[in-house]
Amino acid sequence: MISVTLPDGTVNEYAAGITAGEIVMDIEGRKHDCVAASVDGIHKDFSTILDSDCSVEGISGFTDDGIHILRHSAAHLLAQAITSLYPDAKPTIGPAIDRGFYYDFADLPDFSESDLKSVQKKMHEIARRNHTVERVECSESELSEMFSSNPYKMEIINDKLEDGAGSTIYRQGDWYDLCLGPHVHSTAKLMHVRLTSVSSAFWRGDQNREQLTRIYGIVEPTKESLKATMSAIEEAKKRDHRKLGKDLQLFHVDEDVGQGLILWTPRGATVRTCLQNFISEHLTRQGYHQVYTPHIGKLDLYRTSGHFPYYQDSQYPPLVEKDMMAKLANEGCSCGELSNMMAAGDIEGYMLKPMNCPHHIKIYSSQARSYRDLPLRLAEFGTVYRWEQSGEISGMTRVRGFTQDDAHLFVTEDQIAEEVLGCIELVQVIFKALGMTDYRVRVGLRDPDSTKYVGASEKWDKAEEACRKAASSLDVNWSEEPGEAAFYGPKIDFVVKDVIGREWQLGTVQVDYNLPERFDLKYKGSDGELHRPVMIHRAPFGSMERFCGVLIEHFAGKFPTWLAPTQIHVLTISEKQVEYGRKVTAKMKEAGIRVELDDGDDTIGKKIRMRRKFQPAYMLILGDDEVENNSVSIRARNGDQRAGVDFDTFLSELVEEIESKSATPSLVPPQNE
RNA sequence: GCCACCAUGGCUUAGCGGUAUAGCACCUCAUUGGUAAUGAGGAGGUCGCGAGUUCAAUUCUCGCUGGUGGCUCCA
Repeated sequence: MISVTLPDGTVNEYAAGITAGEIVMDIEGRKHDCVAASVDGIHKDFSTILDSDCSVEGISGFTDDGIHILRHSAAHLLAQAITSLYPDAKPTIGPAIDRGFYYDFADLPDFSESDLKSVQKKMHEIARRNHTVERVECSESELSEMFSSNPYKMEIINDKLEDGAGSTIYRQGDWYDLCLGPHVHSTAKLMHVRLTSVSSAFWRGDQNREQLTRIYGIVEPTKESLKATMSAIEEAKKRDHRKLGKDLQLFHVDEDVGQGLILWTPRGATVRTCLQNFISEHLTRQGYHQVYTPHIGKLDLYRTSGHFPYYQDSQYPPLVEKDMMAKLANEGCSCGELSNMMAAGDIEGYMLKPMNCPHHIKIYSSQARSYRDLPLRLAEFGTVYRWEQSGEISGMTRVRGFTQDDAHLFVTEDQIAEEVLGCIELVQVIFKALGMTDYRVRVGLRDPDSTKYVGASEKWDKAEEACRKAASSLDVNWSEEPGEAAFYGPKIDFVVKDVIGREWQLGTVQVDYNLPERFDLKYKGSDGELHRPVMIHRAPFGSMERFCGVLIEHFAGKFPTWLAPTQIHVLTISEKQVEYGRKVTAKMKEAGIRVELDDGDDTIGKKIRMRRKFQPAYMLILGDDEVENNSVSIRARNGDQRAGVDFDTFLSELVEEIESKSATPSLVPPQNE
C-alpha cells in the first residue's frame, strides 16, 4: 500500500501500482475535467504508475497548466492528421503557445488556408476514435530507427539527447512522436479544436535553414469554452486599430506615399495632439526643455554616433550630396560602385535621422557645461526613419517613419538613479491617467560573461541597481533579463499586448555610457576638473504612432472625453431647432469643445445611427422642449440618456470632465433596467 | 527580406474568358420626424499597376505595388 496525499490534505491508502489517473478519478469522480495529474507537483500522465508515497492532484483543462497540456496534445493530433493526409510531410516541432498551439511541417508545399478544413475534419475523426495516448520509453537506437526518415527529428535526437540516453515517444493509434509529455490520456479529450491559420517559419528560427509550413490552432476543454474563445477572438478583431483607424477616420496609409508611412487624418491628429499636450505639461513640470531638431543630419554626425554605416540595414539609404554625385558621375562611377561606397561609409551626404540623440547631443555641446547645468533634460517629439523589413510593417504599430516622445538627459554619475526614477514616474502618471494597467516591464541587464559592453563594471553595477530600483517602484510585474542590456548601458522597457496578443515594446529608459564618450562630452565639476556626463535616453511611449495604435485598441475606439476626436455631436430633431443648435454649437466651440452639428433633414434615429460610428463621448438631442427650456438632452455612448439638462449646467460639467481627464464619460449616470 | 493568401466606386461586397452586382455613404426632391436606418430618384468603377496568352481578360499566366498571417531582425 502507498499513502497518497490529496489536494484537501487528507491521506488515502492505495494499492501500490495504481495509476495517477485512477487516483484523480477517485478524487474528482468519473466525469472530471482533468487532463493530467500533478504528482508531487510534477506534471504526469494519467498512466503513470505510482508505487511510493506521494501527493496527487488533478490538473483541470481549465487551468493554465491544463490548457497547456491540451494544446500540446492537440499539436500531436494535428501532426497525426497531416501525416495521414499528406504522407510526405515531415513533422518537426509542435509546441503549445500562449494562445493555442502550432506544428511546423517540412515537405508540405503549397498548403494553404483552404486546406485547413479537411485537416480539421481529420483531426475530429481521429479524436473521435478515442485512441489511448501511450508513453513509451525508447533507447537512442530505437529512436534513431523510428525517426530515420525524418531528418528534423533526427537532428533533435542528436542535439538534445545526451549520448546513449534514451527518451520517450507518445503513441496514439498508428502514429507516434518524439516527446517528453505529459499528454492527455485519450485523443477524445481533443474534440474541441479549431485550426486558425497557416504561415511559415524557419527550421529552428534560422532564416538560412529550411522554410517550414506552420499551422496554428486553438483547443479548449469543452464545446462551450471553445465557442467562448472563438467569439473572444472575433471581438478582439473588432478592436484592431487598423480596422478602427479606418472606421473612425483616425489615420491613413497610402501606397503612393510609401509603406509604413502614416498619414494622420484630422481625427487621429486630434488624439495625438491631446496626448502630446498632456505629455508636454508633465515634461515642463519635471524640468525638461523642449527642443526642435531637423529630420536629417550629415553623415559625419552619424559616423561619430556609430549609426552609419554600421546599421545600414535598418536605415533609409543616405542622401548623397549633389556635388559628390556630380563628381562621381564625371568619374564614371557605376551604381554598383556607388552602392559599395555607401556600404563602406565612404561617401558624403546626409541621412534621414534614425534617432534623435546626435542632434540633442549637439545642443548639449553647443555650450560649455558645468555641473550646475546638470541634469540637462532635452525633450522633443522627434520624428525618425527606419527601414523596417517590408513583411514586418503593420498598421501603426510597426512603421518606417515615426515620432518618438524622446528625451535625452545629460547627468552626472550620481544623478542616474534619481533621473531614471523620474522617467519611470512620468510613465506611470500617464499610463494611470489612461487606465493602462496591462503592461509588463523588462529590465535589461548585461550578460556577465560577455565583454561587448562599454563602461567600467562598477558604473554598470550602480546603473543596473538604479534600474532595478526604479522598476520595483512600479505597481506592475517586472523581470530582470540578463544579456538584454544594450552594449552601452542597462535599460528598462515597457511592453504591452495588442488585441491579437502580439507584444509591442512601447517605452524605454536606457542608460548610455557610450555616446558621451564618442562625442567627447564634458562638463566642469565642482572640483574644477572636466568630467564625462552620462546620458539617459527615454521615450516613455516609444512612438506616437505605436502608442496611439495601442491606445485605439485599449479604448476600442471609445476615447475618454478629453481625447475623443469629436467630443460632442449636436443633433437637431427638425428644422425648427436649427437656430438653437447653431447657437449651442457656437457656444461650445468658444469654450474649446470639439463639436459637430448635424442639422440635416434625416430623422433623429438616422442621425444617431450615422454619428455612432465615430464614437463621440456624447450626443446632444435638441427638440422643441430643449429650445423652450434652453436645455439639452444628453445621449451617452451606451445609449443611456439624461434629458432636460440646462445647457450652461451641461457645459460646465463637460468642461470639468475634460479638464480632469476623466477616464470614463460620466455626465449620464448609468441606467439599470 | 522569406513563405502562404488576398486586392472589384469612400466603405462592405456579388460575379465572371465577352468591360460588372448589391447595400451603406454621397447628391436631388418630397417628408419636419424625439433617441440604432422616412420615401423616391440620381451620380459615381479604364475591377491595384505593367506585361503576356487569347478574336476577346476584371476573370488565365508572369512581374511589380500594397495588404493580411507568420518567420527573421530591431542601435
